[in-house]
Amino acid sequence: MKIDTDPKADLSAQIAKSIRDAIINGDMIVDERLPSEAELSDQFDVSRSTVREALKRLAAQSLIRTQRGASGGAFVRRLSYEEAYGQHITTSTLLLSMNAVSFETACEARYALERACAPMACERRNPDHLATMRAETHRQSQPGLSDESFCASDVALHRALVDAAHNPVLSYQLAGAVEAMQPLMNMITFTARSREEIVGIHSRLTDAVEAQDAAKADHALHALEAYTLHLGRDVMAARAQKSGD
Amino acid sequence: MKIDTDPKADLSAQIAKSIRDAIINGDMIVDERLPSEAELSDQFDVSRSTVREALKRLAAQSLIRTQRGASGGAFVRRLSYEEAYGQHITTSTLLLSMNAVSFETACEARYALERACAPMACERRNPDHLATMRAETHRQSQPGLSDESFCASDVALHRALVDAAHNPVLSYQLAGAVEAMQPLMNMITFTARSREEIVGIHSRLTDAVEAQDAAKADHALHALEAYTLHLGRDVMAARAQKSGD
DNA sequence: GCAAGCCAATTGTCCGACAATTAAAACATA
DNA sequence: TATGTTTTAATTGTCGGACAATTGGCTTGC
Repeated sequence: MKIDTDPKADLSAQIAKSIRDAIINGDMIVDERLPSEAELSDQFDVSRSTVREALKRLAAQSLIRTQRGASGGAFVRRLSYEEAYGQHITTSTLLLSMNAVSFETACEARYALERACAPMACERRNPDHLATMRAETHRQSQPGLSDESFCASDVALHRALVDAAHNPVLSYQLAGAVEAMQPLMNMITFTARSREEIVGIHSRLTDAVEAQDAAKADHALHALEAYTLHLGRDVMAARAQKSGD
Repeated sequence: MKIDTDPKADLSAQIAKSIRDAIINGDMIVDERLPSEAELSDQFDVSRSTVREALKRLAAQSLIRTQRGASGGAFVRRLSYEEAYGQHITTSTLLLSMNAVSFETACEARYALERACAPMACERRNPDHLATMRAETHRQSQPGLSDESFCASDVALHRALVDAAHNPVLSYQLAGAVEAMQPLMNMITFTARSREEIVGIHSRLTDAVEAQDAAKADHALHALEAYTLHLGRDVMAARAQKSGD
């Protein structure tokens, strides 16, 4: 087999790229078995260790799975939604935390995307989604809930809203924006007063979705964005002041 | 160092997870140097090969970079937008191609997300974005353009629209939806008539963005979605008929 | 002071060996 | 023959050692 890739990269990276391209191009289909490590060593003319390092790279990207024993080997793996979600969320979270994205930018993106889902969610929501949204709203009104649990419940509610749109592609893309904001949201201290405000907006949002009133849902999401931004700015201002001491 | 992870997984996977968690938790900051492979072998009590396989997994996820020579080693890597984009697009494309997502679903998600950007793009667009959109629209009206180039130009135009919103988080999330649709779009044969129609809508869209008329942009995107869906359905119907012969 | 060369640390690659796992083949038994 | 057991072969997982390649710092000579 040939490897006409960047010659300055490591051999294991070149080999991984070669196989990755074959999978992405569709030259190898799902569940197809790759040659054994020994055969790959021969084909690429490298040691088994190097082949193994290449295969581990592919495994890290969920492109292959390996199985031991006779008739074992490496197989092209079907990328499931669940795994893709997980990878997407991890990457998004790291991207935000490592690149100092402002609270405003993340917040704006999140709510813009949610508003994009809202009309579809209104149209297609079923009782399950509404029940989840109501249950999470109720949980958020419980006194004694930790800030972290409040945030987690918030994410669950918004996830229900997104899922109500019944579009897996949309859910997948949204997951990154919503979940990646959680670390930022966790920095906020939610007072009783602010929780009350948020719960109120969540109620209005759920009502709108139930009534299939897209305009009202859009309005509620705008209100939520404005209020979240307000809370976030207070926190950032306090942090800035503290660091300036 | 401890590894209290799933004991049924490979050692290299456990070690990779252990280090990955440390990076994600923020225990290791960007550009911090990991212990050398030899030290990691000692700490985790495994062979150097196993450590190397773990490190290759992390490198495949762009979490670390390695450097040879004295004062070399593995360093926590800052995840750049460019790399995250690339990973995101690859994953999104594979997710669509491996899971038989319908053209309708992908199309709906794409345009819903683009409509989410439109108001911000109208507000913040600058001459560069408008120029790109106009240039790509013009290119699309050139006779003799291949279907593939037409698609690529289409993506470029929509990318300019998204970038005009000046929100990198939004651009990042959108990239997955827009670019992942390209393989599906490439299956479409664009007739002179359909190109004319699309170019017309693109012109209206660009006009709307220039005039900062969000409602008009939204309308154009709705029209584009409806027309794309129409074209896609024809192709899918033809394919279904052909496979039924 | 400076340049050249040497040195040590570190990753990259290779090799050979053995353990663990697993499916299939061979075999034994009722 | 049917069935359960054992053996075998293929394959990945792990280990240890060896050497090459790279690279920054140190030493030495001038």
